[in-house]
Amino acid sequence: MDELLHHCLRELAFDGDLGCDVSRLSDFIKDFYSHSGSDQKVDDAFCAFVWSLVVQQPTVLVGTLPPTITSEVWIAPQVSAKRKANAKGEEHILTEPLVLNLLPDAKSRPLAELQREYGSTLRIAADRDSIYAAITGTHIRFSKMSPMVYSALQIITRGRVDGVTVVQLGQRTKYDQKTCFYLVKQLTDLNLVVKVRRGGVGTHFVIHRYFFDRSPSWKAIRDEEVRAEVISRNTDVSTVEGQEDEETTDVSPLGFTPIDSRHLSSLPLVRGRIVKLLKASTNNMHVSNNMIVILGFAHPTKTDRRFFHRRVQELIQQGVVEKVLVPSKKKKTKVASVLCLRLVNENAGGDEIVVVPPTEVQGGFKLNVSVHKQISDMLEEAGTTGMTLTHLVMPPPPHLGDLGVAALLETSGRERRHRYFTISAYRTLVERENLDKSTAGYSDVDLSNVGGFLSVDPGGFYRNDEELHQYQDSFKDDDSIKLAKVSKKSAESSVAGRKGLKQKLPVNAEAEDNGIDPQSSAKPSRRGKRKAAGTASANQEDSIEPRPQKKRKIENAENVEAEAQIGAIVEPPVPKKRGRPRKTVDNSTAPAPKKRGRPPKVRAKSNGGEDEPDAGEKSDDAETAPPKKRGRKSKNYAANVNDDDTDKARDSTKRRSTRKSVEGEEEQERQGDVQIVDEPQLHGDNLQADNPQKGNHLEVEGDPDISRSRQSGAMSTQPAYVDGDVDMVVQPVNIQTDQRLFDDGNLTQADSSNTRDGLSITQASQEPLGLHENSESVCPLQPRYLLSLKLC
DNA sequence: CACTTGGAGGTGACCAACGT
DNA sequence: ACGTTGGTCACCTCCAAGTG
Repeated sequence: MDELLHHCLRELAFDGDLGCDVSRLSDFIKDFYSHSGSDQKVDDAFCAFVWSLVVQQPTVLVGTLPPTITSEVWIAPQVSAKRKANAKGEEHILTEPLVLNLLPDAKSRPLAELQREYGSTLRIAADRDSIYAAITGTHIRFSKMSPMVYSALQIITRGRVDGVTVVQLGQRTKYDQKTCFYLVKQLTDLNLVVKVRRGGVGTHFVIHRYFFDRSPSWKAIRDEEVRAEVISRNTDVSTVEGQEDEETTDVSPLGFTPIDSRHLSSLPLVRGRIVKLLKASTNNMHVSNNMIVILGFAHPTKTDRRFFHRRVQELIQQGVVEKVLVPSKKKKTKVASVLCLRLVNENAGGDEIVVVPPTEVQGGFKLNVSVHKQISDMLEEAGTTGMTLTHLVMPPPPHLGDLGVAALLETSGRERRHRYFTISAYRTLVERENLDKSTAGYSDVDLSNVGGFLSVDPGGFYRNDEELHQYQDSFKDDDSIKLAKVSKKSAESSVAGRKGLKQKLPVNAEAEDNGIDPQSSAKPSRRGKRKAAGTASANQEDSIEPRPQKKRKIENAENVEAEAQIGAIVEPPVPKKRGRPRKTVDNSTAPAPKKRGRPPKVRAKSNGGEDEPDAGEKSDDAETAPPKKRGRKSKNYAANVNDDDTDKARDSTKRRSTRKSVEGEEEQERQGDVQIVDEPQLHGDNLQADNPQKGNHLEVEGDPDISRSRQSGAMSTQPAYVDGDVDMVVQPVNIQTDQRLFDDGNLTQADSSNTRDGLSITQASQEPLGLHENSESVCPLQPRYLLSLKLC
């Protein structure tokens, strides 16, 4: 009985200085017996008996709730509230905690009688000192334990094992969110509460340490966390081979105990389970879809899934796992690929696993069209839909890496705007401003090859007239279906006819591997497209000669090719976009959108505000004297017109760089989201023709004319940045989508009988060279870029 | 020292379309 | 039916610097 009494008193204290309804007492009693194992019958009579014992305790108060109180506990007024009240000359706000209106004779009256008389206002509470001792674990009055902090602690304690979110805390205390953050920080510093992340709105919740330490569920989470950490450490020193084996044998039931959203709060726990799952999976790889369920989360909500995804992203950033795309084994969905998670730094990626590159392949410059033109084309294609910057920005080839685009988000007052630099200029800026290079972003851009020349695969050029003629003749056949069939047959390497083209061009096998026929005019159905893509893929697999041994399926290339087939003749189809369509901006007709977010900051006229677009709206405010500002002075430059410009610029730059670092990470995350397991042949970095057997790169070194012209941009091996379309001598061309270049006669075959392995090109003397159809092997293009290929 | 405030940065709900 | 995706927006977290 003593234990029961003790339990009830403690629970009373946890309910705060305003106590609780008397009915809670029965809850306390039931809770006690539910954990004690006793089969005590808890009925009204027993509760009344316990009540009589509890109220006799000297620390227990019985009273009624003051009618002015609506909150669970007494909420200490903020200093600002007191100040405002003083400023208005109002009655000073109560700064002493409100207490119950005590009932002096309550201890001598039966519970039922009190309930009849006072109804729902009847409260039972512990006295202040015992409450303080119960929820802080001490009688010592911490300096940090201000009334506001104490109020917050009481609300958190009332939340028991579930705690409250920081947002809820703000709602219940009516304190500002920023103030709540501060209050929670104080409590965290005092080690009285634990702040835990979770998904959904209110991404943190706060639990009193008493419950966090004693709750079996939290204890289980911590235990698993510790185990995961231990395993992780052991793995780091490579001493767990036996353990891995042991886990591998435990594949099917992996022994994942059921988890819920709380478990997701623990990243080590999530990591431990994912690692365990991946280690037990073939090639340390597992389908990412619905992984949360496999890990023991039976019925995750959308929020849970999002939060789990966020956790996975964190693990990817930590380098624990990586995303890979694996072709689906299902026959019906042959083209589709499956997104998987795979352990990083594991060597178990067997050859039988075919991993495809991500849908987003970096690099996509057309080497024969100016950047401006390409951007213009892409925007034109986008039409009224427009494009986001993410889709617009593409990294240049390595030798032009310094001309890549560095984007920053800067703010000027309330305006947020992007500012763009070249990579080289950005680095100069970072250098000049002494910014932290590790966080400024773009530090990973490789500029080692800047100033050099584009390396072009010699295999991409024709060797003789016959090859060129064969290639040109191939365009006469515009029956896509027939071509697809031929292509397929060719892939089977047993058919005459067009297969001859392939056989006659063994040295161009790599060029051929993209196996696309550019002249298909009939627009196939969706299935047709897929089929065509599939056949192209078959072609490609068979014809890859110089590539690594691993079997690989490049889905991206298939798409590129299939869609390029269509794009050659018909108007490029606008790819169906996923996601919500972008809001069309039509200022002339669209009504003014409802303003969201924080209302505009009101600035005094004396502050300048030369660039305030809504100055008119401020007129009313300007009439009234601006209240004396508290807090840090605004960094608004308009208000500091006398400041040194350079200081402002520096400050601005620093802020921009801070922001940039984050943007850079985001971009990195976006672009590097899916790892390419096998070296993708579509990437620009793979353009180096460093096959020793094939000879030198198609580079011009030491030629003063070329070097000079490169500087001037008139003609060079950096054609992506040169405007002239056909006046270049060396001009990698995407022939599959534009034949006019041939018609113009500028692209003829090279006299390559003796130059193929050692092409030496000069500006004036060298005969123009033609490229094979596989522009991808020379100029990797993303599908969307191929679709928009239009040479002017 | 306790609290407030401005501001930068971060997150996730929502939406709509599409894929499976 | 349910999951995925990308854009948008509101809300949230956190820090630094100020006031009293």
